[in-house]
Amino acid sequence: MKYTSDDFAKELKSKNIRLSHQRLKVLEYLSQNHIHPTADQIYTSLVKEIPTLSRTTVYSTLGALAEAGMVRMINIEDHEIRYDINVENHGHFKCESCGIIYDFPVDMAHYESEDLKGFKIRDKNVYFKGICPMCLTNKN
Amino acid sequence: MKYTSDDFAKELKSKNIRLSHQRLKVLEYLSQNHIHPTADQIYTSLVKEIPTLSRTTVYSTLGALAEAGMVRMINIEDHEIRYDINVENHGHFKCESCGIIYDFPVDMAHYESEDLKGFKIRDKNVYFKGICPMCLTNKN
DNA sequence: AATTATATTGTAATCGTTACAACTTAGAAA
DNA sequence: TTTCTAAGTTGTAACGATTACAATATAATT
Repeated sequence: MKYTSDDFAKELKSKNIRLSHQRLKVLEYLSQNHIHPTADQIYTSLVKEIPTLSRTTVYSTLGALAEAGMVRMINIEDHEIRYDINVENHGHFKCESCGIIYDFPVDMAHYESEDLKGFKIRDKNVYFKGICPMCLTNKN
Repeated sequence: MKYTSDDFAKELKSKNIRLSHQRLKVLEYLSQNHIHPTADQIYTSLVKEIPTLSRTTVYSTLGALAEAGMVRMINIEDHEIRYDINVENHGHFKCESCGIIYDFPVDMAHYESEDLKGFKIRDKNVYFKGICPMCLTNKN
């Protein structure tokens, strides 16, 4: 669990990513809002505190953090990337009614396929789609 | 294995999708080119035989076929949808060097999590990213 | 405090996909 | 076979998330 700006600052330093107010705020947002937000959601929320914030900054920050392995990019729909500060292996379930993305545990190690011998695997993803219990009971 | 136009025609009929030259050609293309193509790849190839073909038709056809469960949409990158006529459960490995998408067997049943009790699952996806053996030996 | 490499900003461009209206066709009914 | 109509196709324009780029500002080192 990472909470303080100090922890983030140290982690950025160890990854050779320069410290900036914007980057800390993006990390803070992700650690406090486990909603798998889009870049735009992050921008819209942060611009209230940082009126000069630019969308481009949010995108480049997320790109840098993803490359450093501090955040994970989630591709479920083709028209939007979602971001997750939890980079441990886990699956995502996206409700097609309300759009909420739920986490669920997945043991990725079990899925090392024999057929991928010789492949260098950098990233593993599991996602399901369907309807969540809340929407099922609401008959949406 | 589905090969003949006749088979496709029957399957379309059973799914209450109206038969058209364009739809048959899209199905034919997908069954003969297991390369997980983009809509644009399909368009570019088919427009040679059907000069009047429109991109919109390719998109709407693929949308209809996906809804009917005859093709699967693959979201790995946010900027493109790829299409697969193999709707059986299997995983995809995308090589980040050459872009080729490989299939590999996956027992999706194992991914059934206790934590998803109460969720109605409609679609399961597993994809990995990395470098394929061919690109590894070519030092790309 | 000066320096310099890097980050931020705002605007414009990109590009896969979708919306829409006119035209055409598939398939059913007569 | 001919007619009819709902549905499919086409082309153009719009959309929207993301990226490119150049000017400005900032972090961190000297």
